[in-house]
Formats: sequence, structure tokens, C-alpha cells
Amino acid sequence: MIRITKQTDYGIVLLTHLAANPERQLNAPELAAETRLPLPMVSKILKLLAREGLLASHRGVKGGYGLARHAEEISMAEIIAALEGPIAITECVSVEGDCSHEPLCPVRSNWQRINTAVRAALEGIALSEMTHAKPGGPQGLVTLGSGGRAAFTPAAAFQEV
Amino acid sequence: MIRITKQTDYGIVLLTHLAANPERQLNAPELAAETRLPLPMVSKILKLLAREGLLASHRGVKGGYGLARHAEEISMAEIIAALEGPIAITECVSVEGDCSHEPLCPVRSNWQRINTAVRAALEGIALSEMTHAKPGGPQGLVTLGSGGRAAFTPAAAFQEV
DNA sequence: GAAATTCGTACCGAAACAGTCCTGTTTTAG
DNA sequence: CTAAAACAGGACTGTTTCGGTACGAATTTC
Repeated sequence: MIRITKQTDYGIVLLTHLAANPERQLNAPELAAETRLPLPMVSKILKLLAREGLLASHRGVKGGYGLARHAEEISMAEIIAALEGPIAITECVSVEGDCSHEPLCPVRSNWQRINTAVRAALEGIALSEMTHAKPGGPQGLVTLGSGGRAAFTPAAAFQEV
Repeated sequence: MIRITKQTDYGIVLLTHLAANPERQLNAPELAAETRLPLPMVSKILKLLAREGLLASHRGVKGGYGLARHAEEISMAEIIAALEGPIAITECVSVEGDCSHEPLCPVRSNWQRINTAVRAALEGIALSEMTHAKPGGPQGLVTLGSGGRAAFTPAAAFQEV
């Protein structure tokens, strides 16, 4: 469904919250409380984001997390890539002869194109843009798809295209 | 991972194959053979595409499938939407007070934006463009992500962004 | 040195996905 | 008019991934 995982969903909420409070040093319980997200997940995601270099972590008693860079310099593409795994694009079978019953499989090369288009779209949106509500305003297009999710789903993904 | 399902993957291969042979009327076993895809899946997907109005089906002995419209008039966005389910975009919890601990959750409205960007990218690519190899050529950026998939994976998704 | 906090990893249940099969219904061919 | 070919629509199952949890280790502050 061209959907992102809940992890990424949560991650963006957390990053947005941090971007909105750049002066504060927030730890996992604080972030969980302020975003109304389950603490264990928050903790897990923060670890991931820190390892990927998007967050700077400080251990110890007065530890916590902060953005590693300014919110303007972090793109949605980066965040999603960090939370979803390594940067892999089109993966055909590398074994020749399975896919290429035609001398040159035309489908494959064009996946690159789609990826590039989608990626460009995501790279064009910075984290800082998520902190202030969009001028256009949200037109209530929300047609919830596959039955409401459990408990909290603060930001909740794009499920279809 | 912003990944599409295998169904959609297969579906695009099938549609591309049909777009490349607009004069022919192909049935499920033929398509399965020519695309090297498993027949049961092919059959399943063709049914879905026909129901969604992207394919025109003809029953009976000399039956088969053909594109319902010209390949230029079918966008990637349409295909994906048809195969992945209904058009749902950003789904926040509709219950006020959970998500909106801030008077107006800033994250939510901006998901619309991301969706719009991605959708626009996909709407800009027509099925007809998938039939001929891209001029620029595929630069081999293929870093296969989570271990090769089983058996056949002809076109195989964009896994990360 | 003790307390608080991040870090790493391993684990489990539930849901979604990939794939298969079976039983109809429609159409052409002989 | 009968039979075969092909689509139509579910129901079913195994596997993977995701969401969520738990615990011990490392690190910093007081």
C-alpha cells in the first residue's frame, strides 16, 4: 500500500516534537508523555534514530535526545530511510535469464524512475516544515481504510496513493 | 519501507506486458508463461485489475484480457491504487484529545502534503512509459536490501526511499 | 559509589502477505 | 446442444514481518 510502518510514523512525530522544541533536551519518558506514544516504542525508535545519526544522545542522569542537525537540514527522505532500513531501490532478480526473457527487461529500468520521483518528492520536504501547520489547511480527506488501528495512532501513515 | 506488495509488483509487470502488445488478446496462462510469473497469482491479479476497471476481460473459449484504456491514459498512481486497496491517505485518530494534546496537531496536516507530493509523482508516470527502456539508462544502484526474495521477482518493488 | 539514563539485543504474539485450491458462470466450438 | 476453455469469486493456509516487550550492559552525574 505504499505505506510506511508505525515505527516511521512514530519517528516522525517524535522528530517533529523535538524540532518544535530545539532548546530542550528531552529523554525518552518525557517524549513519550508529551507525544502520547507508548514508551517502549519511543525508546526503541530513539535508539534507532540516534544510531542513524539523526539524533544526538547524551547518557547519564541528565541525559536525553536532541536533533543532531537543524530541522531545516533534515529531509523526510532521510528520516524514512533511517527508520526503514538501508537505501535499496529497485531490486530485480540479479540472476540473468529469469527476468530477462526479453533481451532487456523494460520494467526494471523504469522502477528507478518511479523511485527517483518519489524520493525527490520526499527530499523536498524538510523536518522544519512539519512543525508549523500547513497554510492550505487540512482538507478532511480522511477515509480510514482498513478498520481503525488500535490505541494511539497519532500521525498514522499514508496508506494508499 | 515504502514498499509495494508483490501483487502490485506483478501487476505492473503484467500491465506493462499487455501495454507492449496492445493488439493481442492474452489469457491468464499465456501471460503467466510470457512473464514467467506463477499462474495462480497472475490469475488472481488479473481478476482484480479487471474488477477495478483497468483491464477488459472476455470470457469463453477465446477469451482473455486487454487494457481497458490506452496505456497513455493509465497512471502508476491508478495502478497502485487499484491493487493496494481503497484510496486512504492520512489517517489520524479521529478521536480528538488523544492526538491533539496541542490545540492543532501540526504533524497531521503535513502528512497530506507528503501524500500529495508522492501521489503527484506517481500520477506523472504513465503505463506507456514503462514499455520502452528509459533513455537515461539504469545506473546500477541496486543494493539489495533484505536478502534476495524467493523464486521469481521480475520487477520487484522499491523497497526504500 | 549510587542512581538515572541511554544502548544493545533477544524474544513473543498478532496481523498481513504470498500463494493455492475449489466451485461456479459465461462463452465459443463442434 | 453438449463440452471444453476461460474468467469470477471466495475460502483456506503457511510464512514473514511488524508491533510491542523485557532485560542486562554501558555511561554519566551527583
